Amino acid sequence: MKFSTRAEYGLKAIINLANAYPKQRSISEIAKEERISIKYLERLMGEFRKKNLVKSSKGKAGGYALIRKPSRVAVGEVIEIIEGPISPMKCVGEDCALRHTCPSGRVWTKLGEQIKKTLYGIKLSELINSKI
Amino acid sequence: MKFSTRAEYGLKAIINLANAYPKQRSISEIAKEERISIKYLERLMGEFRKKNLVKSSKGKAGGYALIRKPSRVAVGEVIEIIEGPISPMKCVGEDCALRHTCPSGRVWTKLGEQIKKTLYGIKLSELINSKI
DNA sequence: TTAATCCATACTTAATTAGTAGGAGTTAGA
DNA sequence: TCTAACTCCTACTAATTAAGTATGGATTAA
Repeated sequence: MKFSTRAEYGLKAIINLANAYPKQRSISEIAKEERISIKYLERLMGEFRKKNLVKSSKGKAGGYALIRKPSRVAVGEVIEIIEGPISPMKCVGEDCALRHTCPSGRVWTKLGEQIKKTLYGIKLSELINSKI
Repeated sequence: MKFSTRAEYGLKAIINLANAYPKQRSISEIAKEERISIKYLERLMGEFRKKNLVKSSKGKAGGYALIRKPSRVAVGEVIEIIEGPISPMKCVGEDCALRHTCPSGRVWTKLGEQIKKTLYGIKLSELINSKI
């Protein structure tokens, strides 16, 4: 069971922005500091922008900034933007109308809830230097 | 973030054995009931056997049985046999001597602990019909 | 006008997961 | 003692997903 490295890179980039909040930073700055390829990071930031987690300004002095205060952004949000909804198992087999009868299903449901609880319990402010 | 379907199949097979405990069942019985390919299941059971979660008897009336009581087997054990150690992120980048400084690392560490806590908190006895 | 940036999409490569194949070894029961 | 029903072993293939790259257009501060 692993999260993708996309999630890791995305989280790092967002933490980087959280440290600059409310200022903006360019992709090349973030990419350099976090050692992510510029092109790869561009795509990740595009997803964050579409989900209104960051705002961008175009043109020469452009860049990205976090929209909300770091204390108002949960790690869970960041992860779900990158990885899609958190649910640790895609039901195997055909019709999962058996879902509530299915013993292993109970495990995945419970686990999914715990993971969400954990990830939504951590705010970006806890991961940066100055707490805002 | 997903567990593999291997984990799902493996768990289903073990739950099946837990329901039969302390009796044994053949692979073909389990495979039929849980709708898993016999050959695939053979390999999964091999891993469980090597880790002393189940015992096998060879020959015509052979099969597999759970070694411990269902109430003494945690779901976490089953999962870790199939998927390896639970840790939600393989540290990205070169030298992770930065580990304790790394803000995102803190997330994965905490999350890993929670996942383990959850999965080791669920016993097979909670997933079967008669509690043994 | 130009250089630095964001933005969009298509493509390629690498890695992992899922599933299959074939056969050797074992044993209860006819 | 023969055979059918099993476990056991290892290599292989196919499918899917993740990771990373390439190309170029649109926008805008200086």
